[in-house]
Amino acid sequence: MKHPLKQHIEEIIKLTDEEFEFILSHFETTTKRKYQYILQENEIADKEYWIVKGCLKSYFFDESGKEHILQFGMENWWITDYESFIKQSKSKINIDCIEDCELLYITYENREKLTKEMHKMERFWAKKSKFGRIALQNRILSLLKNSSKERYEFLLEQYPKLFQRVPKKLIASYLGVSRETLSRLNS
Amino acid sequence: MKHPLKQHIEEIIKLTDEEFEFILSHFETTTKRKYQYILQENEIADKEYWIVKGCLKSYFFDESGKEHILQFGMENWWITDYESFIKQSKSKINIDCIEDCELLYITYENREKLTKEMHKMERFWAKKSKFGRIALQNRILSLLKNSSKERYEFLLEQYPKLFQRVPKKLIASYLGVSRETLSRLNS
DNA sequence: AATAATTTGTGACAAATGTCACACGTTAAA
DNA sequence: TTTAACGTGTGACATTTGTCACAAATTATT
Repeated sequence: MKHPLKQHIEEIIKLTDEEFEFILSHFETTTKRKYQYILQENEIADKEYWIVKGCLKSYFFDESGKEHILQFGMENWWITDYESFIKQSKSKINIDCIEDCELLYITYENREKLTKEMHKMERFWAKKSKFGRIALQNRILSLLKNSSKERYEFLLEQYPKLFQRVPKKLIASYLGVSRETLSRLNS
Repeated sequence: MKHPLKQHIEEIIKLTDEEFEFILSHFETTTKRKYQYILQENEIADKEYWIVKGCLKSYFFDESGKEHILQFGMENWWITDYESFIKQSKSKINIDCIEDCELLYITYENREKLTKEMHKMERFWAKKSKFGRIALQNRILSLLKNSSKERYEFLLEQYPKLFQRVPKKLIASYLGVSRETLSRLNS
């Protein structure tokens, strides 16, 4: 059976088995329990994770101590604090596990190395960065244009699985509304 | 005197004069008057613009016909509909001039060509894409975390020039509040 | 200079959303 | 099994924000 990461990369760039083995040799495996973090505020994100199994959240706190969710992560998604990872600067966010997780990760150094060693991966990451940027642009469009009810319905439509896996108060936090408001959106 | 675009690119990657001339040969110059558009909804963004002089806005309309500003553009900034440009798909947004503008642009084809011909430019655009993504991530963080007053003050601090150049109702639209609300933020 | 269009501020009110409080059911831990 | 912690819904009320209306000031046009 094809390795799920190979399948994922091949959505963008075709690889020989040897090439994939070479790529994979730059990654490590780890498992984490529910509630364990993989990144905490003020640390430098020195790893980018690829989620084999499980569910995570990246989030931060405002001055009043309220939690805001920036991103969820599920199977076949990448997760890290992108800003901290790219700039190797202190992270403003936390990432931790909502479920027990099985993760692959690549360190910053290995990613730099792999980018230089293998032009295909430079192109892969460039494309991933472009699409990530487009996704963020669309999220901003949606935050400006759509009501919370529309954003809720859109998320439900796009990621129905998410609603069976994570508590609604986290969904509310992702959408930028209070949990009470989210709870009343159905009526 | 050094060409301002050379100066701009050299913030990321050093260039010889020959290299820069080669890059510049892939660009064209154009001027536009206030109110003229450079991209309209449903067109495909086939050019990326670099602003030599002037001020532009990229924006879209919601169902009720309200205008929302996605981005402003000023001297030394790039502007296009990034999603449409990258995917060569129909644009959801409009871009037009708030002032008379002097613009450089590169077509999609030329950018692809230049990326392949010159590895430095592949790296330049990859980096630009990364930093663009980081900026968008921070805008989302701010939309989730900060009140409209805080977002206003932050924008004022970051781009004081903007407030002398564009009407406040456009600022309001960028911030995601009504112009009346923005007007009352000072009190 | 006169006129029109645009920008901006403000009052009055409605609508949306947040906050606090509480109840109840589910899940996790002792 | 019992207890505690968590998740969820809902009422009451405060706060924020939007909408509509209008007037004054500024800018553009003839």
